[in-house]
Amino acid sequence: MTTTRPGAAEVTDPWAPWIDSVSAGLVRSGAGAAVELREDGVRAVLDVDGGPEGDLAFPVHRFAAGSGPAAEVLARRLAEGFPSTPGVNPPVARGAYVNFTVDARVLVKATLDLALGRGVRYGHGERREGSTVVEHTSANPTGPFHVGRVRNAVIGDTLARVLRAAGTPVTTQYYIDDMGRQSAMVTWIWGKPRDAWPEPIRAAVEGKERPDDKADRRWGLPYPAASAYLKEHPDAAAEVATVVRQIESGAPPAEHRRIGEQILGGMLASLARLAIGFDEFVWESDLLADGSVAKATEALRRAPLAVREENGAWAIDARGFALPKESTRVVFQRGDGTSLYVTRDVAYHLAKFGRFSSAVDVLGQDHQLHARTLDALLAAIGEKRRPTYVIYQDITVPDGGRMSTRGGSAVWLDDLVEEAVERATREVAARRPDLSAAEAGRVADAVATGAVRYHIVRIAPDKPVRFRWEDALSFEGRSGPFVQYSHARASSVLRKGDADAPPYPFDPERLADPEEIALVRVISRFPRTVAYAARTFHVHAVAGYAHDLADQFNRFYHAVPVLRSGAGRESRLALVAAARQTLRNALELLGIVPLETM
RNA sequence: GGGCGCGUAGCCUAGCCUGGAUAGGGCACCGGGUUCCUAACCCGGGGGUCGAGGGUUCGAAUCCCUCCGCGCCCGCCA
Repeated sequence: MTTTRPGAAEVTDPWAPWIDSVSAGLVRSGAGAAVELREDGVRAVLDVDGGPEGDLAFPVHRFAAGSGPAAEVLARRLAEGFPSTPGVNPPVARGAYVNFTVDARVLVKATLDLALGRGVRYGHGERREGSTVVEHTSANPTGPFHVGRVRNAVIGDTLARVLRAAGTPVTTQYYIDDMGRQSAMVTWIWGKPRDAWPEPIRAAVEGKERPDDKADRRWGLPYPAASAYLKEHPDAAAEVATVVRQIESGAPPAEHRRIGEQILGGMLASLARLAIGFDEFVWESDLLADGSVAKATEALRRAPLAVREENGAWAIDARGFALPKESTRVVFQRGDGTSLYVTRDVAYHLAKFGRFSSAVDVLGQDHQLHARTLDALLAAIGEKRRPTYVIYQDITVPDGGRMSTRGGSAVWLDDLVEEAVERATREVAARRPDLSAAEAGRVADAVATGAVRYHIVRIAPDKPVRFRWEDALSFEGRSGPFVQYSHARASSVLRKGDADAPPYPFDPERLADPEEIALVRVISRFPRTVAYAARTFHVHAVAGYAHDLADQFNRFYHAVPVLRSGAGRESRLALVAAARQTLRNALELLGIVPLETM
């Protein structure tokens, strides 16, 4: 039996009380069977997804020393001795398992009460202590996003949404690397009048400029050609090196920041189409200007493991850290006294830890070693905290190669979105000739961007992805539009049922069809799924859940009439409302527009 | 050479953290479904040595070891 104490935790997961009562019941039943079960041990093996036979399953093997007859006997005795528990049907032993089912009416009531009662907060957890800064994207401001880089943004933005839902206040940050050779290169070329550009660079740009270019495209256009040119021309490379030195000395060319801001503005406009934005922007050069880098460097020099090299450079003796054998020393200050990327990153992370209790960095796999180097330097100065890294693998181009701006093999985000919008526009025109042009455009846009976001987030970050147009542009099956479609259907039913707003009275007795119960079960899984995604950072689990929910809603929709269902109509409308709410909340976590119609 | 990650049907993928009952989905393919709440949908079907081998265990896709294949990284670059 579950009692609610004053000040007890708010129930956010409909399963929590049953997990409590089944665990407690098993402990009592075990005592009767002369088997000592401890509640934490029971909880550890209790399978909440239930397996094939029920809602909760308890495998007894480890308590019966194996899977022989003894296990079956124990399962039977545990089932027989299980105390009568409100809302839980008497358990059934099957082989070495004790299977529990929750009373369907109780499940329906608890789930719909929670989903409808909490509304937009269904699936969200209680406020937690602490705060988190999620750094993601952080692409150099040198030109448009390609699809590979967008994986970072989609994972990071979704993660921020999921962590917030789970109860942790989150601040998102975009770290702008304006101190590297790459951004210096952009300033170098645009610092020259056009007729002073080296011929190959001018030729590469000529004819490609369009009057309506976004800033990132316009200012980034010469970048690949400039990059190639500099490899062959040491004199020009020396000019870029001069710009780098100016930046590092704290006196960049006057137009440096302005160019960076222009390009970044264009890049951010692309992300905004996918509902990706940032709370804060941190310019690397500001860390130099405000003394943060000097302070970090000073701390590193005082570290016990700090060593001075012959030419005056400073390094940390890193033999004790788990870095590659060659990296016995990590240099953090050059012989000329200037700082390095990793040093500035130390300064940045000290700033993060000064304001937030934890930090998450979303990084491409090519930054894996950098992450460990950063950890080593933080350890060297006695900082106990570390960022948590979410590492994702590359998105490669159709022929398998790496997506590269400079190599010209990139698939641009803007092109992908544009293509998706065109395709969605055709679909909408074919399916919904009744919509106004404005409405059709809104739907097409939401479908297109939903497809793009879902396509990227649905895959575990660990998996390398080979980009294929036909996959990215799919609106069917495991896709964003599939989920959006279920939401639109549910919305349509509620609209026609004149049930677009609460209250939603229902009678659990009337929701007894197998497809109705199955739908309730999937709805009830949502809070657990969000908590799991937040704990493990597996944001793709939310995408998988959204598909499962939409899938089951569609099955229900086909099997059970709602509007013409007589006495059960009101209860079914409540179920549809709960499903829609959950679909909506899941879509919001994924940054996908929950369309009312499509 | 070393480090990290990945390998699940023709293709894509979930499950791996925390071992548990016939390995879930999607695409494609085959066969059905719309006078009825949106067919971007639903129902049915075929298709699997979970890269290979060994180990641990009552039990391994899951944990450990070896090997193979693929990607990335191994700068006083960022």
